[in-house]
Amino acid sequence: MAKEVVPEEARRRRRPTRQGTVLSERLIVETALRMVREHGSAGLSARRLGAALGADPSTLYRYFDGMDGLTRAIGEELIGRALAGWVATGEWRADLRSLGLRIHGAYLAHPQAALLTASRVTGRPREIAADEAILGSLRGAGFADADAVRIYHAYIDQCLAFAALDAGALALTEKAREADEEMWESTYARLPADAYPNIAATAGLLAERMPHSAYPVALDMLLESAERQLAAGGAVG
Amino acid sequence: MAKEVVPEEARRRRRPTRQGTVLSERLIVETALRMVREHGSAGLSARRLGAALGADPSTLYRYFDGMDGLTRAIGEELIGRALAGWVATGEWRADLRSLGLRIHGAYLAHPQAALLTASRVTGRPREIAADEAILGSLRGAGFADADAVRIYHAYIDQCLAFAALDAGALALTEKAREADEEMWESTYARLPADAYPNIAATAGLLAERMPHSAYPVALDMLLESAERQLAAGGAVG
DNA sequence: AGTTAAGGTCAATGATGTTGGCATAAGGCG
DNA sequence: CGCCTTATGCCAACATCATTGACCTTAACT
Repeated sequence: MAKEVVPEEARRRRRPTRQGTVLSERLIVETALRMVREHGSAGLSARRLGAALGADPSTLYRYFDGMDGLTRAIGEELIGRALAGWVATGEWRADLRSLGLRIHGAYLAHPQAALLTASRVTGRPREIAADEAILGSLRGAGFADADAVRIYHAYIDQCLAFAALDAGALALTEKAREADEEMWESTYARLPADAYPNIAATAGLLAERMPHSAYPVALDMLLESAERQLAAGGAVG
Repeated sequence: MAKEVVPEEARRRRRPTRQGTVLSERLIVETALRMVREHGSAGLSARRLGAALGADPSTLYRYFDGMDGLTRAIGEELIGRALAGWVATGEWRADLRSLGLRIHGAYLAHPQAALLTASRVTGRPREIAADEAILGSLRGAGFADADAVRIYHAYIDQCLAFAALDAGALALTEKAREADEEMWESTYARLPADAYPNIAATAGLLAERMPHSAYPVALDMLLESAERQLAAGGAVG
């Protein structure tokens, strides 16, 4: 087997698959993204991806150095999509809100890749552009540098952290996710009210709320606190 | 094969393994935690865990309904360690602050396991105890049920999300982590001030702040927002 | 002491990622 | 236009994974 993967731009011969499709790195990544979105991350395997492409699983190793390389390629694609189309209005709080939801949403659209990339600092152009925009919003709003940096840090890490957490939930097997969601009805809703008065009193609200992401609420709370600090005219935390 | 797992407290016969060890749920979980810490989360498999315990892999199915159940038990153990020794003072904001830092810290002590379990709902006793305590603090402080549940959700998910994010950073190889940290000095600190004025103006602050966890700041902001909502006497977000 | 079934073991199943060897056709070159 | 090289797709095999059903041993209760 070839030790080295041929880089995409050096690829000259394009031989069609037995079933007729002509492979390319781009086609493979896009097919993988579609599979992950449609069948959950557990649905992505070399064999199934090969089947979807009409190619033998081992053929993928001509394009990526294993499933890990493939997942990294998917992550790169994700970052590119996250910021496309976002424009700042000048209203700092609204801007930061929409940007946060946008990044969070882009990651959640592809949970598997989100899990792998959320806790890395890439230092790539688009990530830098996002950081500059966030810091610009905060400093433009009137925050002192130290406060802007502190809030920026909490803001971006909160966004990525929730993306990773929620992606983790989505990335579970179908069975495991159902088990988690049912837990709120099967277990929590049936706890004795004398031993667990607070859970018992709120069981219905919990079952309704917990299966959804808490990120929008947490984001609003963070932004509200920031706005209050700004109004108070000084550092707080 | 037995369809049902015998709950730990109903276990009467304790038959030693061929190699002589006497199994228990606790022993299995602790062994698994040790394996994860020593060999990374990828090093945990039914076969290897069985070997480490001196038992057949299939024996684990007498104690857990699959690897999924084992994962939940590990998460439960982590929460239990966080909760051990924590006592409520009655000051809701201080209590929630110390509890959050405690849970976050307990997960970070086992980064690989944190990654594995942070996004799972275990529904086991000690997790339930934590949830009851948090809800109790909020309702006791005077929040209406709907507000208490909303804030509880944001609070616990933010805690686990940051735990997973920070654990992800810790779980990186030494080299990868250093690369990430140096990024703030090598890349961000050298960006041209005309194209990236906001990053350039705060480069020093960023390099100093970014390598540390933003969780304490985010936690304080969340609690501050909650307190303000309480003072305002009504729902906000 | 006798009986029962809990709990450990064996063997088998059908997934998974990954690799070495082989065959075939793409495309450069004469 | 036709030959040759070799890139690239395919096949079969391997090691590992979780999980299950049948078995058997022995602990604990009567």
